[in-house]
Amino acid sequence: MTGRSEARLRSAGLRVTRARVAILDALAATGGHPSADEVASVLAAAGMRVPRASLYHVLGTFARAGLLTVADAGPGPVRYEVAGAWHHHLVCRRCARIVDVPCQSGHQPCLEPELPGVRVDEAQVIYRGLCAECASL
Amino acid sequence: MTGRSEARLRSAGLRVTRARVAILDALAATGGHPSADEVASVLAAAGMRVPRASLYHVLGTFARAGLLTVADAGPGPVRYEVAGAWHHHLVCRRCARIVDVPCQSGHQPCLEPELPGVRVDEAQVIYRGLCAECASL
DNA sequence: GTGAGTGCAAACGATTTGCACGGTG
DNA sequence: CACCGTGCAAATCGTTTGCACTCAC
Repeated sequence: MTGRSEARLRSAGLRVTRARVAILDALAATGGHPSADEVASVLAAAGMRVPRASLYHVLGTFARAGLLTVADAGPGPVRYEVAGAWHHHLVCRRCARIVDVPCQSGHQPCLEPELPGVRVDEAQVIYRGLCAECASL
Repeated sequence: MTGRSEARLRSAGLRVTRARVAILDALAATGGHPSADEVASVLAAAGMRVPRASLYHVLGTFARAGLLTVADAGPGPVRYEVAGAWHHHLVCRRCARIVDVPCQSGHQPCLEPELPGVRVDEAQVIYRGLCAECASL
């Protein structure tokens, strides 16, 4: 697993350091949409002591390198997720969970605004409602 | 103009106070998507000294009462706008301006996720790209 | 060896909270 | 006159910055 993270760092043109590998592993381990704090918790649970500043710095580097994307879905801390297929997010009103919503049009805007003159690079949809679990209660 | 704000407060079932009227007027005066700071600036320019805490408290009250909506479109301070027709937002990459994008389906979700079991109340789209002005440069 | 990356501490901006006072209904 | 809303101060939360040290290359 560590080898995989190393490879990802190398192919992104980034130096391989212990902190980066650990953070990348932690991100992969959560799988969801962790906040910086939650990543820190995972690291701490794994016995890795990573100061906040380093964490933020690395997360910023990863985002710039395209290894992860920031998912700012409303109030609260910014959330991160490992880069993958372009998708949207459903924010659950009850449990505040963020659920990935697939988007068939890929990174291309799946929706064009009827507004003349503007140039749209991407369209990010945030659905608000109830996730499958909370909806079935 | 003050009369109008008073009426809006009354019809929302809120008490009419100087601070609330001033803040509602300031919001209407900006017309765009001001942050709390910008609202404070407008108030200060009008000679109204409103402490930050009161401003946040009133903005929160307004949001709860449905008089305004919060437009959290990315990093930076939260932005507010007077409640009106449901619409989406285009965030300009160059000038960081937020442009309203009309939505023909009203408050109803204009887009349904192909995800079984979830219940969607609303779909908010954030377009990223260039506004008409920056696109024409 | 050299420069990028890390780690620590401390600053920072935006927002929230607790409590006494004042104004609205 | 009762209570909600205001205003002030201070705390909190998430994030950023400056600088010395270390490590990957």
